[in-house]
Amino acid sequence: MDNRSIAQLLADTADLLEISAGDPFRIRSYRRAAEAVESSTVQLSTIANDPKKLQEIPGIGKGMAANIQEIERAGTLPLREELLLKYRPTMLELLRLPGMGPKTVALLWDALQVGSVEDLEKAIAEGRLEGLPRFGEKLIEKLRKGIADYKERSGRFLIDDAEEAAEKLIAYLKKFPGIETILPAGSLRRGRDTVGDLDILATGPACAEDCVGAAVEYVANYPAANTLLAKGQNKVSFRLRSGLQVDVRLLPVGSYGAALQYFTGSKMHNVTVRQRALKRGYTLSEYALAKVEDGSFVAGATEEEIYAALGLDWIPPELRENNGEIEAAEEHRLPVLIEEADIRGDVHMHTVETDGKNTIREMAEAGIKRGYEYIAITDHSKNLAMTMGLDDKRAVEHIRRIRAVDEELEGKIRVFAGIEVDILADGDLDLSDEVLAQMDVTIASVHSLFNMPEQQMTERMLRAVENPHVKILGHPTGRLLLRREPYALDLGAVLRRAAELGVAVEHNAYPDRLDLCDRDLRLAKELGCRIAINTDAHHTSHLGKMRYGIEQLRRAWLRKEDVLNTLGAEAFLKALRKPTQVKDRLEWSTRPA
DNA sequence: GCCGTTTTCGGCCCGACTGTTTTCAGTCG
Repeated sequence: MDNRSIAQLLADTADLLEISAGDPFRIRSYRRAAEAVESSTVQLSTIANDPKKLQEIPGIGKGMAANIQEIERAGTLPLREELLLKYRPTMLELLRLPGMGPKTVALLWDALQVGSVEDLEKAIAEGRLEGLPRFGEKLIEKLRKGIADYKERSGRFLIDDAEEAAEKLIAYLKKFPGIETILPAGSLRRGRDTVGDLDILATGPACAEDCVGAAVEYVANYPAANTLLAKGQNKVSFRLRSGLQVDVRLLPVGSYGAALQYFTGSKMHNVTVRQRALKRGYTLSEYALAKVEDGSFVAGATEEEIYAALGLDWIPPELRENNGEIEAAEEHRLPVLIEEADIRGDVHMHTVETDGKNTIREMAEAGIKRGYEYIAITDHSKNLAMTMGLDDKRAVEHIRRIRAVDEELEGKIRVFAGIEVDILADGDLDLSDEVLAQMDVTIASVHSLFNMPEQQMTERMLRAVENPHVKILGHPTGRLLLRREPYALDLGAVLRRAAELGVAVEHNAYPDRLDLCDRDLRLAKELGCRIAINTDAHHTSHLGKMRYGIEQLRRAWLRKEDVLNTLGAEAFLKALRKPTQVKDRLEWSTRPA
């Protein structure tokens, strides 16, 4: 079993233990173990028969090593099964609703036998929650709204989960002799932040019409497939254990480009391209571009030849949304989009000093390995008590340690001293000006009171942006994909002011965050904002998660020169806002009482 | 359940906010 699945089982067990009011420290152990497994670079299944090696991983002890061995052997662990006799697996979904914690889930189960989102919805509709302890009008309304949001987003998957699934499947397909080219299509290829299902297109001699049957059988026997949904002439559909639906299509070499074009979409892009084809006397299908009059073949093996036959430059998949890309392709003015390789530094990350998992030195070495010219260490400030955030004194000591590592590395990489300072309720920062003045990179972020009314949140952000020490506004929308909607915020007003003052705006690229969606990024560019893309790494492995964020930038038509950290180290520092006093700083009109 | 250890058990990131209470439990970051 892969690490992620093992981690999931451990995390589920922790949740179930919590519902059953188990020992909080034991629960934490399961959580820690799940995190450790997930972030381990070693494939645990390869060392599962060696308890000593398992226990070398911090957070895995004797008992947890035995659990992992049992998971490898039986596919689950006894404690989880035992708990599931008492509770139901659907109760884990209930925990994902805002306002729902383990105690409430347990209460609902004990009092009303409510054990799933559907049960809860019904119970609310029937008014059965009223009278339960702690269930007042507001909580019930919060849950009602939470259920609506939940239903909207369930069934979608984070892009990196989908991609991980795609990579594994592709590795499996490659083993079949005669399958040569395999690409994911659909929203994954277009770089959408979430995907509904996975489309995989494969081609090669083994996919020729007269012999594709054997390859179809091979795909249908994919070991990770949980339920087979359909098996046709050249298409296989199945669902993975995660619930993700996968469609695999096996296509003859001559049709591959047409199929790739067709299944990549988007729908609106394809409609427009096909209309264009018709105007030119062609018809475009998933099999080929052909002449209308006699159906004779024009193009189909590659996307390039299809677009070329229609008088268009090849269009990067991220742009295929019918947003002017077809006109631009016709006039040879498609932008040269930013690429991952253009990024020369990551300037938002955490260390063991607060809630990161690695030291300054380890983060720096990971940065070197990735080929970065610079990084910035930006741990949390004191208001994030849970992370042991830094107060003034510790922040200064931390700067000293960062500078020491910077020197030790002798120019192999520059390590900038920074902070992710917390924006308090009134828009002030929770560290002193004297300390902030010593930082190379100050990122200001909101971490609390996400449910502020729009005007108040907007003023709070504006005040933070106007603080002369702030150089980057961190994760400005607070969006957590599939978990939390953005704040109520007049983003345009904040971005406009940031642009005026030279404050850069962060696009937080970590895959479950992707803080700014492509529309936000377009807005930022229009308003003249400078953008910094960061992973907000809490672990060395997170530094590698830049790509998904880059795809969002590409979807917003951004080029290299639109992004600040494509600059070299010195130029990057120089380009940051200088701490000058701000005139006509915002007067707070809705400051909270 | 893990860790560190003065090797055998005690400690394990904390504080604010919410909605319900009428002094606090539960959730969240």
